[in-house]
Amino acid sequence: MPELPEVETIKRGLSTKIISKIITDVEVLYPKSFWGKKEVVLNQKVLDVKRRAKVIAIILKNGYSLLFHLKMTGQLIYRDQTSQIAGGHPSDDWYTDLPNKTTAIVFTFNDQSKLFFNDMRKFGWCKVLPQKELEEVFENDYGPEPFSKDFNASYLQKIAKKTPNKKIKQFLTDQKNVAGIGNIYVDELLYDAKILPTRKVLEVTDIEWRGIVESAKKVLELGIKYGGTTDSDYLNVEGKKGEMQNYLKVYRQTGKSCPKGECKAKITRTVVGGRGTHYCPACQK
DNA sequence: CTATCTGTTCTGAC
DNA sequence: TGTCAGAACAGATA
Repeated sequence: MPELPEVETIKRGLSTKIISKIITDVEVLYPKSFWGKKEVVLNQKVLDVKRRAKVIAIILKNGYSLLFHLKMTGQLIYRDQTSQIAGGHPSDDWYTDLPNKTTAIVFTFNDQSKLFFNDMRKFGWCKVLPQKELEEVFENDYGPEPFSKDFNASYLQKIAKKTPNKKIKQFLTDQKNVAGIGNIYVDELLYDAKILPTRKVLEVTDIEWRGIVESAKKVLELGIKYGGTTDSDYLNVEGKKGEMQNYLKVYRQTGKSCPKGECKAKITRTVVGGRGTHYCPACQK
């Protein structure tokens, strides 16, 4: 799925579009993607849109919420009459006519605007959850948000002791350790922090943990600034691509010269924990 | 055509 | 309990 910057971009976009609207219809085109009863959310007003880690919650007036996980290829795309007319098909930013064959769920609001949940690979889901369960998921399933005070060197050092032999890349992409970091941004932040993805967490020093915290914030902030990374499937709420892929330093840059230039090394690809992993063999130790 | 890749995460085997 | 392959699925790419 999209990672934290992509999900945050969607969350911000959705907030401006659907807060205070009422859900008047829910069409489930792919039942395996929708968990729960749609009657519960019908005729409910949207009070808020929240993000935690890589999930998005639409909070409804009756206390229930719609929780989305986009996994690898999920999309949440909003359309209304104005956007349709203004957009037409002026550029390839407009994904396609909706719904399309990847559309799993269509929400309609009281002003006839629509929210499409698309998911080519069908890994993602939308769950109807009562408030209490949503709170439990938010509290129990995920570690601290990278932009919170709880995400700091001493915290990381403490939990690293539980899995001393884990590789730093796998450690940082474990959502229970830190929320929202995935395969793109972990490669980017480790390059920024000059640490090899294969380093065991036991061997990471205090100074390096501090560097990891700083680099994580820096890289994720940049991702949000550029509206996320579009490799193939990610689109924001308005159906537009992100720009962060133009600023990636190592992810999918295999064979290119290290952007720092001085080391003359080439970005190398390996596999760590079953995931494609990109790094500079000279700069990262 | 075959093999391998892909932004995620859960499960079951060892 | 830790680690790892495989699964859920649908493509694109070499």
